[in-house]
Parts: sequence; structure tokens; C-alpha cells
Amino acid sequence: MGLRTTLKGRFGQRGRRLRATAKHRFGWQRLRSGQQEAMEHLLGGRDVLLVMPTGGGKSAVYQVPAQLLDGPTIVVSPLIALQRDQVTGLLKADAGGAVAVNSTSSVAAGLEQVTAGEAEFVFLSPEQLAKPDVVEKLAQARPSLIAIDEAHCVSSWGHDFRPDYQRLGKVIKRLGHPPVVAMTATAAPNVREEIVRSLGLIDPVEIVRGFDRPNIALEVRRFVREEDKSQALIEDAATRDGLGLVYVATRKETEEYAAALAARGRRAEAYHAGLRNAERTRVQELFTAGDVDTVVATSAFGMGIDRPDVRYVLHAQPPESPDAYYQEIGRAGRDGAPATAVLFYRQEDLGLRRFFAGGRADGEALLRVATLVKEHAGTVPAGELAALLKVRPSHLTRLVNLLEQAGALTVTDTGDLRYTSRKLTPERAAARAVELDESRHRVDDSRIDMMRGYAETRGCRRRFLLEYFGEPYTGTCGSCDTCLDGGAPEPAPAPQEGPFAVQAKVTHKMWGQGTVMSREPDRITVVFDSVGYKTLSLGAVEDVLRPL
DNA sequence: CGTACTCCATGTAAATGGAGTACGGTGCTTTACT
Repeated sequence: MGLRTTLKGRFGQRGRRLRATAKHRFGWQRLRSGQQEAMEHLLGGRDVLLVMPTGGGKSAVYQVPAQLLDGPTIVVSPLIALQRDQVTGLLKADAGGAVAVNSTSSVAAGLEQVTAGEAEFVFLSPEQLAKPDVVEKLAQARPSLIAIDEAHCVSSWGHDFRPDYQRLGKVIKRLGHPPVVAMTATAAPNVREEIVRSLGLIDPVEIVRGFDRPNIALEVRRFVREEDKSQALIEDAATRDGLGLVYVATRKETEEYAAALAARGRRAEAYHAGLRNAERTRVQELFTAGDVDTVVATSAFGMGIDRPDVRYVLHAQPPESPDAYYQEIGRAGRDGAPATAVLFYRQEDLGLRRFFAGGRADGEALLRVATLVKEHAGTVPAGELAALLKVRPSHLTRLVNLLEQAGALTVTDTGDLRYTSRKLTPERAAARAVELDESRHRVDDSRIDMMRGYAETRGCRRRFLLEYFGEPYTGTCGSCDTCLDGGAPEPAPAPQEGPFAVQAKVTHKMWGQGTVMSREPDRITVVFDSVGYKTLSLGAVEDVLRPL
């Protein structure tokens, strides 16, 4: 028997076991192709990166193999509310028990359930996994599977907002690196690369399904005056049928737009992270029940929301990246029926995004950390250092992450800091860390530029977005505003070959390596590792850009 | 980066413009105190 038939036989057997388990434990009659493929690879010991729309059954991908593997499954989840929902769901099934370990109840008691074998599934935040004793306890339970839910958070939150996300790679290692599945609904190719690199996934299988959402009509309306824009948005939202979302940039605006819509007789609710928990829950429940017309929200609203019949998503400002935009408009039309996404755009509104993306690393602080750790010849407990430097723990984590990426120091399994580089002086290490931080900011800024590109393109908007996500799209969609008003030119007869074909690797004199993301008759857009997205005129690249 | 607000000067007052300034998102956790 040849190797091929052996492999095929083994996969077929795995497939049957998986389908049987899905049916008997969870009552799922059939598995979708991407689902089963991902499960088979996990059972076979491979790491998996899964990009699949919400509602596409990502959770099943770890839940079913977990039944067949001996040892608990660790699920990393960014929000306690998500953890709670998942646990509730699993407890209803005969799936081996589930527990969420977080600050809302006793961490020790939760972990006890895992080590006692009473919980097949344990849900934790990256912050819990930053605690050495928690990881130690989990390691004792010999986990057989790790799932990273909402894995794009590694990239979008890991650098500044929730730096413990950048430490999951080490946690995975410490837990013996069982098969890992990283799951998200939206990730551009360079985000996928970052997820894989940051988590330390080994030769992962990438399964990417269903990026195009053809039932969502795309539209951008441009304005000069702020007041004209807000009036137009209110008029639009007040006259649409069905359930809708309005995304705004500030908490204050959630109240203002919600009040304006209420004055027009709509059932409108404001939502943002500054509201009391009870109020947030109330609005979420209204939305889930469909007892509201419009929720006006900041980006705080959305994760874990799964209402199929959202008919429109309006944006009062562009978000910070096409990644975020696609995530937010992706909450529309999950039932497959027609839905609409309209961006109410003023160029000035990108300014707030640039402000939010600011926050450059503090070179002085980096130097102080590097110097202190180096002078302290052995290891330094991070807590001691935070107290000494009078910085908040999360801020210290951010600094340490950068210095670790710079190759100067490492965080030990016990959470202590050790200076490991013999060559790097603290000065050089701090300088390198600043450089890394700046490079990352250049990439973030270029994502804002791409959001502007989306808003201002005269080409097909769907094509713009899909190419951004690395999905080749030939032709035009015929349903976005530029297509409908005849403005979108037919794309050049698909130059899918040649030196600067879509997805081709290239190298630039100043910016180094990159990948071609889209190609128009006269220009190409390339995403570079060091500076992010750049659009280059084909006439002017001859001397600086070469195929790799 | 851009907006909204306050304060101030102004050739008998009221309103206007310029200067200066405050503010802006996402969540975990821990701790102190009812």
C-alpha cells in the first residue's frame, strides 16, 4: 500500500470518528469542509490557523476533537462575557464539563476543577495566563489542545492595549505545545503571519474560508462639513428598515446620535465601555432580542454578538484599518439576505485614528528597564521592577515585550526578568526596541492609509477589500456604489503573471521585502514587512523594486 | 490630528476672531471599602 492510500485511509478514519462525535455529543448532523479539515489536522497533531466567518462554526473545530483527545482543552478568550457564553453552551451538551477561570470567581477553585478532571474545557484570558502559577497548574493537567479565540487580538491588542497577548507563544511552549488552533473571522495576510509568528505555531495548516460577503452592499458617502455628515447619517438611519448598527468614534457621539434617532421616533440605544455593566447588558439583550431599531456604539460593541438579521451597519467615521472595518460590517447580513454597509466619510476624521494609533514607546523608560535588569546580574521579579520604576504592570509588560523582541532579555517561566544578550548594551537594546516600535507604528499608520484608500477609491470597493485580505478578485462586484454609478473602471486584464503579479514577493531598495496585494493598470499596492502598505506608480518603480 | 470650548481684547457696546487648552477607544486584574 502506497503512502498516499495510507494517509487517505487514516484521514478517512479520523473523519468518521469526528463526524460520529459531532453527531452524538453535540447533535450536529454534518460538518462543513473547512471544519472537518481543521479537526482532522488537530487530531493528527498539527497546528491550525483558521480564518472563517462568525457563525461558520469555528468553536466546533476545537470542541469535537477535544472529545477524542485525552487531556483538557485550554481556550484563550479575550472577554469574560464570551467565556461565560461558551461555558453555558458547553454545559448544556454532554461535552465533559467547562469552566471559566477569571477574576469574577475563585481562580484556585476553577483550576482545581481542571486538575481534578471535572472540566474538559477551561476558558482563560491572556492576563490569567501571564501568571506563572496558573500556567504551572494547567501544565500539570497535561492539556491536549489549545484554542485561541479571536486570534486577531494578538495583533490588534497585543502591542499596546493588552500586551499579555504577545506572551501567549511562551505559554503555549510551557504547556508542552499540544496542537493549537488560532481562530478569527478577519485577518489580512500580514496579520496571519504575525499570529503564527507570535504564537510560535509550528508549520501550521492555514484554512481560510468565506471572505466575500456578496450580500453586503458597500457604499461610501463623502462630506466636507461635519454637520452635513451627521445630518445625512441620522436621516439615513432613521429611514431604514430592520435592525442596524451605527459605529461612532467617541462615547459622547453614541449618546448624541442615539438621542437624535430617538427624536425621530426610533428605538435607539447608545453603547460604549464607559457604561455601567447593567446598562451594557441591557442594550446587548435588547439587541439580541431584536427589541431595538438601532444601536449606536463605539468599537466596544460587537464581539460575541451573533444576530443574523442585522440589515445595516453605518459608520460615522472610518475605523483604524480595513481589518477593523470588515470585522464591524461583517456583523451585517449573516442570514444571507441583503444588507448594507455605508461609511460616512470625511478625510479629517482619520485624524482621530492617527491620534489613537500614537503612543510611541518611551525610550528613556526602555533604557531604565534594560539597565536595571542588566545590573541585577541574576533574575528580577517583574513586580519588583514595576514598583521600583513606578510604572503600571501592563506598561512594564509592554516595555519588556519590546526589549525581549529586541533580543536583550527574556522572561523566565517563573515570570522573572533576565538579561540574556552578551552583545547588546542596554543603550543599543533600548534603541533597537524603539526602532521595532516605530516600525510597528509605520505599519499601523499604513493601515489607516488603506482605510483612506478604501474610502477614496474610484474602483470596485469589494475588490479593494478582498485584495487587501489577499483574496484575488477579478472583475467588479456590480453592487457597490462605485460599480453602480459606473465609476468603477474594469480592472486591467488580470496581470496575474509577471514580475509584479498579485501575491508575488518583491524587494524594495528602502523598504525591504514585501508582497504585491493588488495591481491596477498603472500602479500596484505592496505590503512591506517594515513599513506596511504602500501604493507605487508602476512607471517609477523600475529602479527600486525587484521581484524576489 | 481635529474639534469644541473658554477666555480675552476690542478706541464709550455687542459680537467676533484669535489664542490657548482639554479631550478623545478597546478589557483584563487587583485592591480597598461598603
